[in-house]
Amino acid sequence: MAAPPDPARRSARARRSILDATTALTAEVGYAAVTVEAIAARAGVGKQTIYRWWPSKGAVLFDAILDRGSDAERGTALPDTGDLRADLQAVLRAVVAELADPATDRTNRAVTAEIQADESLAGELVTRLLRPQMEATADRLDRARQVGQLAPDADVEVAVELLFGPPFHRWLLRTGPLEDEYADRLVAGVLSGLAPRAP
Amino acid sequence: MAAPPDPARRSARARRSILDATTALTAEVGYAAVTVEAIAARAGVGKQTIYRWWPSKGAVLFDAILDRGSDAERGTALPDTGDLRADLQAVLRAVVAELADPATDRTNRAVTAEIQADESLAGELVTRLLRPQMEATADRLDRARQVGQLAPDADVEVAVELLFGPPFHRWLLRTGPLEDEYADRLVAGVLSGLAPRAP
Amino acid sequence: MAAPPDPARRSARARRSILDATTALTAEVGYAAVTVEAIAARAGVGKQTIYRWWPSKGAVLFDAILDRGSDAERGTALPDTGDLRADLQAVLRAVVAELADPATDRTNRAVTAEIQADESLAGELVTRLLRPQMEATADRLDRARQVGQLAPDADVEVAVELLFGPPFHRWLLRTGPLEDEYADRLVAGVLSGLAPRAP
Amino acid sequence: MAAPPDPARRSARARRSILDATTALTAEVGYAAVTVEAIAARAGVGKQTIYRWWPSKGAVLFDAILDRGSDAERGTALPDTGDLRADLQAVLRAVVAELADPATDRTNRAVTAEIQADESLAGELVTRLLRPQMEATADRLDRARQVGQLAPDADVEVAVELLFGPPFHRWLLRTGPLEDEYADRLVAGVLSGLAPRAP
DNA sequence: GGCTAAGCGAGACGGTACGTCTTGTCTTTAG
DNA sequence: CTAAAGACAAGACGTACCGTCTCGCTTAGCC
Repeated sequence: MAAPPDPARRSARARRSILDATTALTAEVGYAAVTVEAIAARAGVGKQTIYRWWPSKGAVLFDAILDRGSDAERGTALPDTGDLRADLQAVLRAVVAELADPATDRTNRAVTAEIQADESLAGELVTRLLRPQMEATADRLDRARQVGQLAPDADVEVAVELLFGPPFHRWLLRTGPLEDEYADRLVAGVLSGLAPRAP
Repeated sequence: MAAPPDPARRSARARRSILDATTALTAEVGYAAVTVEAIAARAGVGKQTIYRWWPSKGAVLFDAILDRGSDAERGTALPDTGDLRADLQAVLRAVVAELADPATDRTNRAVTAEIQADESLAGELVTRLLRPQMEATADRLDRARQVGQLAPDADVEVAVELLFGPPFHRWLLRTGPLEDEYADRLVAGVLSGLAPRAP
Repeated sequence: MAAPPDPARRSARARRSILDATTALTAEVGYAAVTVEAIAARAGVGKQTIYRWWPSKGAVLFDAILDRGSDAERGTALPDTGDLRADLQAVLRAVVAELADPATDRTNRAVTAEIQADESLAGELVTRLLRPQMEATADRLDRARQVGQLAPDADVEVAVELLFGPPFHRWLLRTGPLEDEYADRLVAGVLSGLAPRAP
Repeated sequence: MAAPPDPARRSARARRSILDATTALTAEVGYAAVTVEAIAARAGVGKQTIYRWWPSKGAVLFDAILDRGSDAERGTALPDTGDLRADLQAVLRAVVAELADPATDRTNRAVTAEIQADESLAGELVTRLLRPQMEATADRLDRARQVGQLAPDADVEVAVELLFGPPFHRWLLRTGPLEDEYADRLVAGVLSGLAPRAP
């Protein structure tokens, strides 16, 4: 019954201004206070043009995030200077800096909240933005193991989560500051473990 | 002008049925679909009785969570069997089980989403529920260090986040299953670290 | 089931301050904007004290009116100076003045509106305040007929309404000014009629 | 800030069903018990559609009345059979019948009550419905005077009020029955006056 | 002169309706 | 013939009052 719109005829200008308006409004008043009407008004677009292409306000925000993150996707390959500790610190410092950035904080929190209620959004976000980064990190760790910089039986999958989980936890629950020094401590903790070294 | 209500005259019955109705409705239809009107109707209570004592729907849900968690608060002391690995596994398994429990999943996600938009709620949740658990774990690690089961320079604060961050990350982003075996791998990873052992 | 309260123990102070508060509030903000809560607050009285003695806001206003009108009730006997025209002019001028008085206008309109929706209030108002005045006027007309100042077949009942109906009509519908000159014209119109006199 | 709606885009269907629902509900349960929500529900209309075009419940009722009276407005020209008494009786009988009609009684009382609290509504009601009828009657009386059926100095303005005031007074205060015989007595009283005729 | 039953001030309660706001659809209009 | 503009049906929001219901606290008047 509902004829799906023809993507070929979609107005690029409208799409751009909708995504921009969404990002701007979210940063200004917070996601909860953003309305579809406000987005349409700011974008100079009819409401129907939004509803024609997105199923919900959350999906628009989500697209705005992905759109912004498109560049980042390309830079997913980790540096490999040969110095594992330095490379991991570089990654973690970047993660911590992204989370600490006030310019994107509200948007990041909003999209994190949003994906709790929409599993498919969660899936896409993870696939498009998070997974590449985690896999790149896993690759770097694998390479380190091959050259003997890691224990042969190191659990790489868990190691990646040990690196990314804590800053995310700290950011979401606001349990502590997010700084370079914190990133470095995490790397140190993951590399050395807690158990005492043999003498 | 706005006379604050007298807590001494608050109806315990109304409070109970509101919290119960909130929990039940959230589990049934999901937090986003819960309305204050529905809570009031389910609880057999006037809307004003909700608005008299809570500023928002989120605050009610939050109280319902805290109320449920009150018992848990008491059991914050970690087991100390002398076997550090076993004790940490017990804690992590409990955390993983709580997050994996379908009965509370929606409520937990809703409250996590809610505290992203309300810093004060976040603070209280952390103080009342999370911090005690994390500090109990830190205490257990400190004791382990004193008896030589940990490296003397182990970073206990980071270690706690290495334990709790990953399951939370996995749960929120749905990047993997939450099972006992996962808890055990985390404990193993944290204890041993990635670096190769001296022979 | 509901034990009726004991009038003997009724607080005269509370009754007085409730009626006064009602009159004052009605004059200030208009009857529609008066609430029982506001009356109670202004009177320094519990809401229940109002509901104990009156069934509704309208009944309170009504009592306030009657209370004020008690004095007027006594002066219902018309003057009888022997000059019918002058006597009727005196009555009509008083009626017109009462309706034109800005101090009581809002209250009078409110009670008139109120009795449209409550037939029993209407009955009591008419019995206590209007009927006495109309009957006194009818009596004066009867006396005039007996002394030959009126046609022997004059319809006294209708005559009374011809006198009181027009100013009331003009007041309620705001179709014209209410002044002494208007009262005199009415008396003249009623006395002479429209038909041409025999030469 | 508040953009006034564009009347050109107003839905005729919605307007009609709102007015109809208002009339029906008022007749059924009485004006005081009518709520805007009930009107919207009955009319199959969103509440906002009512608030977009009317400022209050009273204004809606008022429009419903005017809407109903629109036909009547056209028939304002009085009959002129040459027989003044008969013509006036016809008018008064119609007025009395309208007031006595149980089908419209509640609505008429409600709108009369409503205009007590809103002077502008009163003005419009008078202008649209009452004034035309009164002026038509005044015209008829003027014509009668020109042909010598009235005293040359008859006060026509007052005469009109002598005719319309009494039935309205009787209706509002419920002081007597409203029947044809009453209309005829009023006409007789107004035409002949009270004063004795010269022999 | 103490006891006790009622009225009292106060205000929380279960409700209802308010008038506003937002959603997602449908309709009109101007380019 | 498309898309902006925006009216529409629906319904949740948070507020204001309603009329009822406890609370302690006077305050009689009967023992």
